[in-house]
Amino acid sequence: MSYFIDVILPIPLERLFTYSVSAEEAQILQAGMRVAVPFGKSKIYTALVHNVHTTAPTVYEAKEIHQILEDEPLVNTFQIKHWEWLAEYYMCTIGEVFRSAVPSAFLLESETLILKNENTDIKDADLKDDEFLVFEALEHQPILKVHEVAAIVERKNILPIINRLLTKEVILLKEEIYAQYKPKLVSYVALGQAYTTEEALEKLLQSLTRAPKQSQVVLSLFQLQASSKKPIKVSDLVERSGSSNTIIKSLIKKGILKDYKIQTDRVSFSSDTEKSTLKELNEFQSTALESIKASFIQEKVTLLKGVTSSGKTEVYVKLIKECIEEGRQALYLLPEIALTTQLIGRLQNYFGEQVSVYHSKYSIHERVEVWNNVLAQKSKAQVVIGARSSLFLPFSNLGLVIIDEEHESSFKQFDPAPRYHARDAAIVLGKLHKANILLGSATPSIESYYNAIQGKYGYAEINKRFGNVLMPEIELVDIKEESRKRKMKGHFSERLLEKITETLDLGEQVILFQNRRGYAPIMECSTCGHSPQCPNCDVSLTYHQHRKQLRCHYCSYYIPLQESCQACGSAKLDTKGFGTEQVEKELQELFPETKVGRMDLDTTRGKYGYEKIITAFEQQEIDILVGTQMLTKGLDFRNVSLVGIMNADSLLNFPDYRAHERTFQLLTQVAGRAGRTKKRGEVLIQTYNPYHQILKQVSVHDYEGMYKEQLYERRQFKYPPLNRILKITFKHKDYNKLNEAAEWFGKGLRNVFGENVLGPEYPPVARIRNQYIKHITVKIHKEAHLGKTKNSIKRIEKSFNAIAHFRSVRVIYNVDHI
DNA sequence: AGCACGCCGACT
DNA sequence: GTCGGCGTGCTC
Repeated sequence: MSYFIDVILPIPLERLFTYSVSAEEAQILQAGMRVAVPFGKSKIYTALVHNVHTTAPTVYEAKEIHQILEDEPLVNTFQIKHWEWLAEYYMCTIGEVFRSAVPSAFLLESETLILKNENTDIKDADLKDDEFLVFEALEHQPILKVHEVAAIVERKNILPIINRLLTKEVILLKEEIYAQYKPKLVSYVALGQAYTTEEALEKLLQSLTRAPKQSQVVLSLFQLQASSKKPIKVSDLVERSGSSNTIIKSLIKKGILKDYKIQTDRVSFSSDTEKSTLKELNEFQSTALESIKASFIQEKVTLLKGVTSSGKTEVYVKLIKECIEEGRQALYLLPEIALTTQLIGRLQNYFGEQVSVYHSKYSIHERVEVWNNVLAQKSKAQVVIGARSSLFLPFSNLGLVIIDEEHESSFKQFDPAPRYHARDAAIVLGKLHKANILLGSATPSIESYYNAIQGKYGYAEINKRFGNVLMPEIELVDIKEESRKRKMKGHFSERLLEKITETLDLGEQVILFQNRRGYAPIMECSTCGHSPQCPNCDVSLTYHQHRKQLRCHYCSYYIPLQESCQACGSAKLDTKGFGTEQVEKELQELFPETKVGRMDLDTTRGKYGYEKIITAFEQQEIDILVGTQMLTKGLDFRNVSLVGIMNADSLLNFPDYRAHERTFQLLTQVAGRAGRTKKRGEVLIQTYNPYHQILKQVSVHDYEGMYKEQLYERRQFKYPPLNRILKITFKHKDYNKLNEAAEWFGKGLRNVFGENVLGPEYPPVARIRNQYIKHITVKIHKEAHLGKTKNSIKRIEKSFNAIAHFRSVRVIYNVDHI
């Protein structure tokens, strides 16, 4: 009997691939294990076993696998089911899901190594110049990597050279895969065996009188050992004795000290603080908790709508606690920007070491460790708090899924496939595990609120802020009027300046929100109107003052700041629009005595980027904090009593059916940063459009009104939640080819879906990195059979790809595009 | 996706 | 003449 396995490869191909295995291997192999397999002419990929069987393929001969990489499955059956759903729903391959679901350290590809062939005699004369260069390099370094060869011969395409060398038997090739993950080892020291008695130690110290540094080390070690029974880290000893690693090494050499290594977890939590006891819930929180539980009994996904700072987190904590007491795992999903140290710290205070964190700022090593901890169901990973990718962790016994800030559009993955919505994917995952699922938000998405109203979801709400703090008072400032009367100072209205002064005088802090980073989006010549463009993308370059550069936000192109207009030579250059950087600068001029901080993508790079700024603001080293979106989530500042929104119009004028919903959510969330303690906070919204319906609704906290109006519009124009949106993107570097291809596809779609097809049309930025872009939107009725719909689209794609001319046009599907 | 193979224009 | 561009086809 011969045995075979079907495997998932991490590439965008629809099919599974079949490899042959021996009977012994078939015994060991299980679905979810990793194997290394040869693929194509020369590559080795990491594949995942899908199933083991004995049906030989008929039309080709299955290759043998290269190696089994695991004793135990890395991925469980819940996950594979979940991945299949994702691939099907989001119209991508399971290989693409595989690729993005597991930490990259688990997906090793081979690297071709070039070795010297010792068994042949070569004469230099037989080799051409570049071949000789490689040959010579191999004399110095026995193993070369492909990119190293490329560097040696200074060429990109080195395959011909390699092939020639191979036929001349100068070199050998070897495919190697590396283990990227290495357990972290910490070095410890102890006194050598011979010196454990007091006498021996004394003698030793005497013998070291002429080596004061060394004796200091020994003394320090002795003290450390006396003060704690725990093993002593080399790093601690270095610090305590004020010496260096070299001194310790020489002591180890002499046998006075001995060293040893212990494997440690990178993702451990230093628990100095006592676990705090759970806070008592107030009456509103308790009521909400009861309704949530009641709805869980009916196995309903439940939406919790709680106004900003109403204490939703405490409710979550109660649920998590009950979940882990039942011995089940809990997943707490948050948008990336809300995963702050503040919040993580709070949860760790409640659950101590049972909390693991998982998000994009974690290194691949840390991710592997969290993965393994969840896989082994270790208690330190009972509760996982993380960004969207944490829903791919190998949970085997999930009892609770919380999706906080449920309305956040950043839960939808944009660029590489799978383009999934973490909220929806998490709901499906939760259902697979029969877990309780809770969505939380102060400003639920229209979709979720609709589901709650329809009774599809359970519903609970908290309408009072914690400690009965009043909702902030929101005031709209008409800057059209003010700028007409020339009362604006830079981008500040008189009213806003007055309020800022007042707040600072009281020793309280201010947050200013401007949803754009950089200094100014556009630099424009005031003589001829020309503004510098990116050569690779259809956008104007953005002015960044601190670096004196004009930069493109889509590709990495930049040029130094221009002194004069490139088109007409005029030196009168002006800026249009403004970003956080400019707000910061104006503030420094208006309030020279005040410390101003800025929080945006540019100032929060690096792992501890956020943390520094947040801590500085918390400790009131900063009085005014200027920032983008980032400010809106999960931050809790006690002393902020004023929030200013520099310009609400830039949000409202977004060309997208969600602009109004999003503006409402964003403004409400930012406003929620004001007055989190006793005092009532104040919010000033500057706008050219104070009579705009959405702004009015924000100012009176009228979520219901906003919802009803939006739902009406969505129904009129066939948008979610009543319809599904599928966006198809076409990309190609040839403008004409793209147009033709998109038109052809659009026609095919219109034959099936009629007027539910919009486009093809150019997006606001129609060219990025020299690729032209067009979109087609298909509106699919909620009740329509999704599988059938997708099949007809795939059929159109098939005939599209049959046209050779179109084949090079990239087609990208985005289901439930936001 | 990646990669090899094959065909065609532009330069050491 | 070779180098490197790109279209085409295939991967168990």
